[in-house]
Amino acid sequence: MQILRDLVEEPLESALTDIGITQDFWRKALGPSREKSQGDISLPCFAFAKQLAMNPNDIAANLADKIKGNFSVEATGGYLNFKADADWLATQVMSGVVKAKTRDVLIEHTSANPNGPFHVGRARNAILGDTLVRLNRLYGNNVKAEYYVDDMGKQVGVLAWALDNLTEDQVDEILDDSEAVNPKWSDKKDHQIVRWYQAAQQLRSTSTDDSIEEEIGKLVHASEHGDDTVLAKFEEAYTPVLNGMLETLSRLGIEFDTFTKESKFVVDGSVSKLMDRMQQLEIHGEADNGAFFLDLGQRGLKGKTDFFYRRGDGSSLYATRDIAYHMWKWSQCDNLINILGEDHKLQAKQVGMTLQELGEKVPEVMFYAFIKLPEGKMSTRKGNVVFMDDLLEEAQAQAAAVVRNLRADLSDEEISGIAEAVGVSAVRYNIVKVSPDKGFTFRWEEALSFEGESAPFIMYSHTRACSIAKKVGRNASYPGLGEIPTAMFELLRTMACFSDKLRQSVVENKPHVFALYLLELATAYNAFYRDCHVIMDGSVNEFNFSISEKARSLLREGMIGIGIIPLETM
RNA sequence: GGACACGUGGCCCAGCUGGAUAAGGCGGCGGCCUCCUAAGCCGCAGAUCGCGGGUUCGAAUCCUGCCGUGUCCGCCA
Repeated sequence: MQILRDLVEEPLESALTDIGITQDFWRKALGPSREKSQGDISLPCFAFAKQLAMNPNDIAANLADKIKGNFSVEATGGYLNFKADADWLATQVMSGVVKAKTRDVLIEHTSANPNGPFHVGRARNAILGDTLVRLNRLYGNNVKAEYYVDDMGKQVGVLAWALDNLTEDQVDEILDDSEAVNPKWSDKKDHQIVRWYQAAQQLRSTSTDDSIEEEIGKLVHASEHGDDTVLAKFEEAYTPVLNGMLETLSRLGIEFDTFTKESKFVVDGSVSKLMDRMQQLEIHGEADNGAFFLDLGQRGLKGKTDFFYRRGDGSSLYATRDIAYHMWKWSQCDNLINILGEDHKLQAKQVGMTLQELGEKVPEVMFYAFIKLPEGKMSTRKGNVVFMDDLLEEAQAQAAAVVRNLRADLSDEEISGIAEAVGVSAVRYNIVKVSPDKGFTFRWEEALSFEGESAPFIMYSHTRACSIAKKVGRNASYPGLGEIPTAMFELLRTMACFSDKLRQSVVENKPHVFALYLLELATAYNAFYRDCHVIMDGSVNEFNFSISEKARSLLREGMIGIGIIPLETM
């Protein structure tokens, strides 16, 4: 609770000076209380014991006597506990918070190869990335959400070749219906066209005909040298697929501000300029066939230390283009964040070290572990996969069943609208609430849970507040302080941490911190709702109403920040 | 084999820039709708914080060894 900390630091500092502590390290020790019942922030006094030759409890007691303010101070078990006064807290919370100063942040996320529909594994990137975008915006930053389109290289090459060379019948024959499209998505281009890609992949792995490989190789080679015609052909091949993928993301509430094509940096010459510069670096090396690399071992990289950035034929590699891309990205913003799967850790390290070697800044990277299924790794080929489109349909259907059951008064259309919002929010929240570095096993029953630690739990608290507001039928006007029962006090304490949690979440790139905080806020609101009625015997308690309204607006802002749709009724 | 993550009650998960009785949720058991939406609320049971060492006044948190899981170790993307 930063606002309390700001209040406490000065008197605390002078009290510490009084007893002979002049070093500054107490500032680090002072932190949020672990026992919330004891206080909001605490100072453990154990570290002073030796220096003062006193026991920690006496030190704390001693300090407690010297400090006064709009808070209680108590010494317990060697801790000095500060707890904000209810009245002061209410005044602070009602007066609102100051937004942080704006920075230009570019967040690159998703950037999936445009070769097939999203499955829930690929979607972890999009959901985490978009949440970070939203949280940064809520924090006050000026954010650009960027999608890097992989429009060259082998994957698109295979897709383009297949669309040019295989008929629908041939595709059907090759795939032998082993991976039939869900009829529901038969008109959706990503589901449709991915079959050409899959058929081509199968053909490549089984065919003894070298000409296919040669043709694809030629295309890839041309694209990597910036051949306009081939790049145009590629674009024609992947665009409908990408659009299908974006449609899915859009249903999840995920949109992008800019799309940047990988080929841009080959075509505009920045990649070849970059390779020239890299060649001048101290740690540059050359292989027998003329390929270039950097010896990152000289800069402390362990394991495989040669980082190849140019092939023997002079063409660039994916990572090289990525470096050029990063240099361009830095020209767009003050702060750069990438969302990457843990499989990219080495690559990101190499890119980062090279950027450093070139005198460029290194981006922040948020890595996430893969999502797997209870049956094991997700694999389209083995049919062990859950498509996001299917998950969203199922979420909507199950949510609709719940709403229908609970709200007999609603029309089918209303039910469907609520169910869509509930389903999408639940799916997002299920992923965003866990720490990104944690391995994640997708389970239907967890993704579709609408109780407990879930989006609908938060949404429900919010609709309660909305329902009260609707019933009162006018805006709240803060009447000044009123009675503050325990449940309201606890709600105020939770609300007072909104900006702390938001800041932490943004500064540390940890969406789950804020996601879990919203759960606390909703829980605190539920207790307030239970104990502090706004409408009693037909008359409105203005103080309670204004607190409820404040909580409603924080819930709403927070939900938007985390990607939960703030329904007003459900 | 090497590098990097992760390992917390039956299940999921927070805490990990060292600090108080390890916080939630699911599942289980028992309560609460003449009272602003019960997708809610209250209570009970359930934890050798993977295992062994070390540092420290103090270790889930730091160091180290081992075990388990995941990822990477392409002149692929």
